[in-house]
Amino acid sequence: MFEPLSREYLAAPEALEEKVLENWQADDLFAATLQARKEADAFVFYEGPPTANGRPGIHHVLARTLKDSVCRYWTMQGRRVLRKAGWDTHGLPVELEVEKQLGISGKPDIEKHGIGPFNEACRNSVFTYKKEWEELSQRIGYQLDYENPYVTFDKNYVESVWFLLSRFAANDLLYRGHKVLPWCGRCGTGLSSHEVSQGYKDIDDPSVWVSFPLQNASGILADAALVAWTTTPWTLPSNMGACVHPNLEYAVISADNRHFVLLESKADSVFGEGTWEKLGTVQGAELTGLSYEPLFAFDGGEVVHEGTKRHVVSADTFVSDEDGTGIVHLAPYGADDFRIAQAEDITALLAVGNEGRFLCDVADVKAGTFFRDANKPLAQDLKDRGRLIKRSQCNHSYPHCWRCDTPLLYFPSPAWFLKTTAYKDAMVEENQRIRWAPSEIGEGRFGEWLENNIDWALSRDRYWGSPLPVWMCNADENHWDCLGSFEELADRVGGLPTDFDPHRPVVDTLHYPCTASDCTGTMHRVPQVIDCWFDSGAMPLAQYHWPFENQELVAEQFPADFIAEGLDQTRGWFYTLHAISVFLTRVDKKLWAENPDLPRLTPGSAYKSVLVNGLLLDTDGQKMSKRLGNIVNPAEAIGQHGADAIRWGLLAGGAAHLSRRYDDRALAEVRRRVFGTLTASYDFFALYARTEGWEPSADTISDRPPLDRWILSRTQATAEECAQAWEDLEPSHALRALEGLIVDEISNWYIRRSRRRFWAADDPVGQQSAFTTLHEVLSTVAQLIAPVAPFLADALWQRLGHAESVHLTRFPEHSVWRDPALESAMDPILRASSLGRSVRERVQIRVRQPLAKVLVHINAEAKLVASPRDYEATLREELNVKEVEWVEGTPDFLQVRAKANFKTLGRRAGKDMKELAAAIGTLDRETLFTLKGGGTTEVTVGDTTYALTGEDVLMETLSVEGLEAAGDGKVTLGLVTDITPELEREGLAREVLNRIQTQRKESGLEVSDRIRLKVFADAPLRQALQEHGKWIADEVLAPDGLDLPDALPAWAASTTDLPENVHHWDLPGDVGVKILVEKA
RNA sequence: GGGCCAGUAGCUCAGUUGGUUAGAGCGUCCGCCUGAUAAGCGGGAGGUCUGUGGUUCAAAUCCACAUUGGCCCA
Repeated sequence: MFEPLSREYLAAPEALEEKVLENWQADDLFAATLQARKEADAFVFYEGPPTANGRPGIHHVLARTLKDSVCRYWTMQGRRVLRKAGWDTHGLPVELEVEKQLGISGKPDIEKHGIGPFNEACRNSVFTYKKEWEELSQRIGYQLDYENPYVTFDKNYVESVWFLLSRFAANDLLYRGHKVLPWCGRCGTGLSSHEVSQGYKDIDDPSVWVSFPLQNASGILADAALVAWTTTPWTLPSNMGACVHPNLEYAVISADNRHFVLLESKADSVFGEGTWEKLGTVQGAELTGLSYEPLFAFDGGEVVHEGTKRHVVSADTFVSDEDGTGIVHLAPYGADDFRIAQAEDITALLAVGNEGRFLCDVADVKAGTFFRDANKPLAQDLKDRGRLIKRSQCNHSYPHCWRCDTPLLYFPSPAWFLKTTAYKDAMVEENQRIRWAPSEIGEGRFGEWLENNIDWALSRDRYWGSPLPVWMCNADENHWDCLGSFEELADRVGGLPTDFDPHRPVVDTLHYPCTASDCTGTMHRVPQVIDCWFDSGAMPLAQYHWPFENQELVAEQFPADFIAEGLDQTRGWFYTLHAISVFLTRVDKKLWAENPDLPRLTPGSAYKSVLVNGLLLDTDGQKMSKRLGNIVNPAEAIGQHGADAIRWGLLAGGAAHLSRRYDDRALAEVRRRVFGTLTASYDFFALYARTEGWEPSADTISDRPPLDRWILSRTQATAEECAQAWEDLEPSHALRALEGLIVDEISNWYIRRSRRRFWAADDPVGQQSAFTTLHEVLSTVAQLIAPVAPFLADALWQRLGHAESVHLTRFPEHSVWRDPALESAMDPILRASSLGRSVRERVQIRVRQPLAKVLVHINAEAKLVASPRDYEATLREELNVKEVEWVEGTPDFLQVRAKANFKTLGRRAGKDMKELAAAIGTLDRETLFTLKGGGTTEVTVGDTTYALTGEDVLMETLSVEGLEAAGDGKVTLGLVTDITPELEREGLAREVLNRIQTQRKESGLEVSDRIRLKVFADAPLRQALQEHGKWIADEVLAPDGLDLPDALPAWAASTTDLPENVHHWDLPGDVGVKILVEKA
């Protein structure tokens, strides 16, 4: 029992941690904690599924540590915390990775390769890094059930996703529409914003200003034409409207004998300075509803939105006054344009199709022309017809396809939407019930996002994803079904293939006759797959194949008490979880009405609290990226510092939501300062427990000294702070409190001031109390650090002699230890110690030199319940004084100062406060004492007289006349610095004692070894040693006493060439001494 | 362009509802202790709390604007 820990741990944290890990795995600790809490209340946690097609980085260690620590805390609070691992397996990143592996690129390549083999490759690639993730997670102590993870491509998972989607459809919240996407006409595919950002290039484009002559306008606008600007003349045939800003003021001008409307500030650049004349102004809002002459007349094209209007003016705030003319030409090739068309019911017609080519002849442009090649002829045509006002070239950066380098167009592509805007209010309301840490994200970032909610574009024109379970009739596109289970599909198609897997392409081969009456069409699945964010958002239900299985379990495990992810998930997982759950539990009333046996899920969001963590930057505050080469390899970091130090360092390094830096130096400091101090404290305890043969016993110690009760109280206070911090989702607060307890209170104060008691054979009761107390304190600390430093906690716990793992214990709660009065009484002692050392420093008297007396005065304001006098012995030893004199009242030799109490006076005094404070500062001693004695006084400032009571004035004591003194306002201390010959001799004796101990240590003696001791000294020292020899001998374990020979040997004159085991020392005051220390 | 966050000592960060002298660690200077010893401790020095304006008797804290950086979304 009580083997040392410090050296072993600090030298190689990794080795110790791996040993601990092996034990956990051998005992299946995670299963054991769950087993022990089988009947306990659940604390529900959802694991946000990582994408398993990339290596885990150090930032994942941060997120996983946060999750793990909170879950461990609640487990220690006795809750049953299931932690099902999960993997996000679908989506574009997987496809791109596989394309690279297969050496193909783009949709045509994939289809040539075959969707079947392609998807098979995707499925296999997903787990390339799974093992690495699992190993890292385990190595950092992230407790998670890896045996039964949820996997989003699993057929059961997909079936749950289908079910959820069918519920949206059943509530008429699934609809077909168009989504404007960056689009490559050659590849025939939409691109994600990430892909687009990889392909910007500078190219030249025409820049044209065209006119829209108003029709049926009156007044100043009669015969005027709007001026619009574009760099994409190819979109002009598809022009469907013009848009202005409702609140901008537009000028009506005359130029070239015609009238135009545009922003006045832009007229010079379009028409040239001095060539135009302002006729008047008009508000944007006044232009709305007017119609104008279309730019082109042609037949054909594709209608993508059937509306009641065309070529009209509308107003919207997206119009800016910076570029162009303040009047925007609307065509379906823009997201804002498309949105306005839908809102204003404007018909949207495409002249350019999804291959990037014209669908019909327009002016001189033939059908089939590539869109950019039409710019010139169209501009020429407009010029010929007088509709082109100005033309120039502009060079700008334009997105290109990263695969084939073709310029992209924005294209309204058919897509399926979830009508989330229909229940936006419910989402906003439920968001207010979520506890966000930090709260600003819930109100701000997430709240804003919900307020500006737009319908969820759900479909993706891709291959590797949950297939959209919509079957559509080939005769009438208005006939479509959204299927909600494999059984339903089997019923329709007359049975499913054996080992049915719902992925493409097999699912695409399943057809059935249209069920609409009088329709002879066939139902085919639509080609799209589902946005993989829907997969992950469905996780609370789909992870348990709900509602097909586990109905009761899901009812218990919904919603989550806690989730935690990075800030980047605000509009990702945090949103999709919320959107799906609010819909299912609040909007879908039919489901619950029609299925009374289905256990009800608590209405609301999918999570009650969420801890958001910020970015992890490198040491210089730079974002970690492969390009910069500043990625921290987690395995290397763990090898260097150990997982616990990294966990601690990452969590302590600032508020969780702030971006913080990964700093090797900070981690090294955690190891040294926190873990080093803790393990050294344990080693101190263990050393003397072994030496003295101490063992823990069940006996209670009835009468512990105040210092022991103090540290117990502080430990319990810290436990309470930690519990509060975990419940507030503020891990760094818990760690700060623990660091203070470990470093300042246990090590630097309690142990430092208690050391002697551990070997004090003359006080067995005190010794027993010291051992028991420190054992209890260290055990409690092991439990308190367990959520964050699980390895060290367990190693420490077990070395302290506890049988089972610390992780099976309950979070410490020893309310009987708590004694706030005792705690506050220590404060003046700590202050007095600090002041005393400060004075000694100033007067240059080292601590080893005993002094006769210290005077201590504690400000009456402190109003202490318990008396600091309980700690008098502690203070005496700390300051090395013979006597502490507690000064009562406020004797004349104390200098006092009055200060205004701003809190009580501020409101009363108002503007006079400043002067009043100054006046109070000058109050004399006598008045002060009157006040403090319960009397009152009056102070006049300006015209107002203020009646003051003792409460309004704070009295500080500053120094002591006639003594070397110091004060901090609350405690004043005066040191009697006269050194009598007697004290001087004791000081010298202490110097000798110190040298002997040093010699002991240098000779490699154990602390309990007995020694033989001989001291060779001259006259002045001899007297000191004769007086204190017995005491010295006792202290240094010299059973034969201190041998002080009268006659000095010949070598005593030299300081070199000394016999073995003899050292020469120079003591203060030019005193030399030679000491022999050898093992007895 | 919109939203959110941050800017405090040379560095990394605390700072509770506005209140008296803005704290800690690292680094630096000086010193000390040691029956925890390849550790440890104390005492100094070091701050226009990003800037400007405002509210207030009183602002690091509340408000506005600006500025720098970060993230998300356009």
